[in-house]
Amino acid sequence: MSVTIKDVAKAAGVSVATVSRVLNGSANVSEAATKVVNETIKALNYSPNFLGRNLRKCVTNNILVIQPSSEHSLYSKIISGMQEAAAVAGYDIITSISNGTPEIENRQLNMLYNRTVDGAVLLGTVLDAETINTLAENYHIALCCEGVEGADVLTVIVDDEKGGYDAAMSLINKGHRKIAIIATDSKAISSVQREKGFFRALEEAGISISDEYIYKGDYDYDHGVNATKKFLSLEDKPTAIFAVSDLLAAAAIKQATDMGVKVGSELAIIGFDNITWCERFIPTISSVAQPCEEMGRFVCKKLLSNINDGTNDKSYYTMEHVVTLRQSTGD
Amino acid sequence: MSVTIKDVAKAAGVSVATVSRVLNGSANVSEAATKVVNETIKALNYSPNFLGRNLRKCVTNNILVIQPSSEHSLYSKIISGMQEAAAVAGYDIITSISNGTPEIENRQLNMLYNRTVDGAVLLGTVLDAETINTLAENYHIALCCEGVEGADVLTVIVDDEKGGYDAAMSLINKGHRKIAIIATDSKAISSVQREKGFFRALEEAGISISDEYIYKGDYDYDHGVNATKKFLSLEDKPTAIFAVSDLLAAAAIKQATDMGVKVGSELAIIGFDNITWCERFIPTISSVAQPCEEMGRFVCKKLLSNINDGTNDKSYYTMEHVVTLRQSTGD
DNA sequence: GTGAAAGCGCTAACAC
DNA sequence: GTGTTAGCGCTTTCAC
Repeated sequence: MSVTIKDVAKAAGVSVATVSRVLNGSANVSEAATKVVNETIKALNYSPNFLGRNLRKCVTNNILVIQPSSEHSLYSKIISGMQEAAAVAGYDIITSISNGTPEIENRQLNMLYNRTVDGAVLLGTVLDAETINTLAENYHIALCCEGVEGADVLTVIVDDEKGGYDAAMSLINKGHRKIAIIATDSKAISSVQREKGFFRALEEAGISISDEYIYKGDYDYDHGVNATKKFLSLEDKPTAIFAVSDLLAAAAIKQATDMGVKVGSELAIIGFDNITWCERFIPTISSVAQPCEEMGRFVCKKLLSNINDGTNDKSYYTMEHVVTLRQSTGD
Repeated sequence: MSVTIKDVAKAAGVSVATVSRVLNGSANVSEAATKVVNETIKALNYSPNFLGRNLRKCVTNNILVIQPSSEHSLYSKIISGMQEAAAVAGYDIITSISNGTPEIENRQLNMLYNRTVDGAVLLGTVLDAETINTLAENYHIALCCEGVEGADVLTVIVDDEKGGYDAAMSLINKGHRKIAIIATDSKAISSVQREKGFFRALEEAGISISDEYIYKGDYDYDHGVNATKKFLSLEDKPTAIFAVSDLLAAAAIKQATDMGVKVGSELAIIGFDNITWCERFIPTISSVAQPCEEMGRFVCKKLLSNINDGTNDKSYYTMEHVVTLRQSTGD
């Protein structure tokens, strides 16, 4: 049905080997042969079947990326960066969504086992170190966005602890002393680290806060709303809030606004990740920016070099974050 | 290096055919053979190489989806729905981003030519009808979100004209007579249709608006800001605005708010698409909701049946939209 | 510079 | 119920 390399060879009056050589720009092929082959390819509208090529070469030129959700601009931007780096190397990115459940994530890793992809990047994985290490023994994988304690595998993240520290410091430097934090119960290392950095900043500044200023729970919008509702009903209200994610910060702003509290002047709020909507929100949201596209490009490049150059880089790379102050902190 | 079906056959003391049969649950295999094969598979930690299988079967079980941008929750949700339907049928979704340029989109269609994928869904394509029709002759493709005039291919969209009409009607029903529209110069059929529906509603209601109430331009945030700035500086200000997308509506709200105009009470604003941030924005944004997940599931199912059942459904399916009123229209 | 042929891992037709 | 074998489309070694 479909035109194959054989058809081209026959029509061009050469062997399949010659066609293959022209296709791959390899070895010595006479100018005449090259010309006739190229013309025939065009005439027959031939496109090489990658299944044959890939089976023969034992590669797919596909990289899998697993993301917990498809609706987070952080991931979108990272994938965008990956795609950029992948395209340069002739690779394609396959994406899938795990919904943050290990079962789905594991199932999607089948693509690694059945050779549908040459490697995988896990964004915000929920797998444990042991699973990841076993995986890394036989396949090329990398973590991005979210590290895993004890995982000995290529990892590209920001320094979340430092990010949390810097966020808190930016509030402290504005004179705030009554600072609350909206954190999560999640064991995600990034959350934990951001929280840790926050407390380190407070300690360094000689500020101690009561437990009432600490609200933990889910990672979703409602959690941010509830936290803020509680903070603002306290006798001694905080003057600033650090939310470990922008979604939580947006929720906090919404709730504060609904309660008649002017965010920016009466209450400073800063989030984390610098998602796209930070600049669109009312007020605009201060945040800690991850260099997403760069992280995507970087992790992809490193992974590809592990795949192709036989390097086996399992380093832990930390990229620079940037505290970006906007209206929600009165800037 | 990797363990193959041959290794399993040898270790299990059967032929590769038997292993293959067990693998595919096909034909008659004795219980004893099934058992020993399965045990051997587990023991050797064997996973079939899909490259071999796919080459043999001439399928990949991959569907390509091309999206203009990865940062639009509309697309994310549609893809999520597609992924759901694909998984059921044993297919995977490969995504790529075109940035809305025909060159990139065309390049990504290579995956169709080189048999990396069995079919493709184009979200908000920028290709013309001729290109699409030629493509459809040889490959399984579908359009979603954005139709193309003259394209004879499986298409799944909402009735944008009716959506625009309903959005305008919801404003008219609230008593608004001075209604402005933020539209785009883009030739995207969805935009044009939404605008058309808007004017039909006005005409039916016997409302005629001056050209000053019509602002056209790009599709981005700044466009919404500029449009609103102009509207609100008019002698005779509009009391309501219809924006052909939620991003434009959000921008309009931001600008109005910055100019001290109370959105909801003094100025009603409604958008289109019902993106996730509509419910998070301050105020929450009224919009016309597309049934994204359902559209994704539907288009995927139809495409898969074209691929596998030999049907060749080129219908134009229209899904039901829902006008969702929130604070930005005073609800 | 070119061609013949082996073989990547798998499935399926055919024979028994 | 099971095994043998051809062959999917391609690359690459080897021989000339």
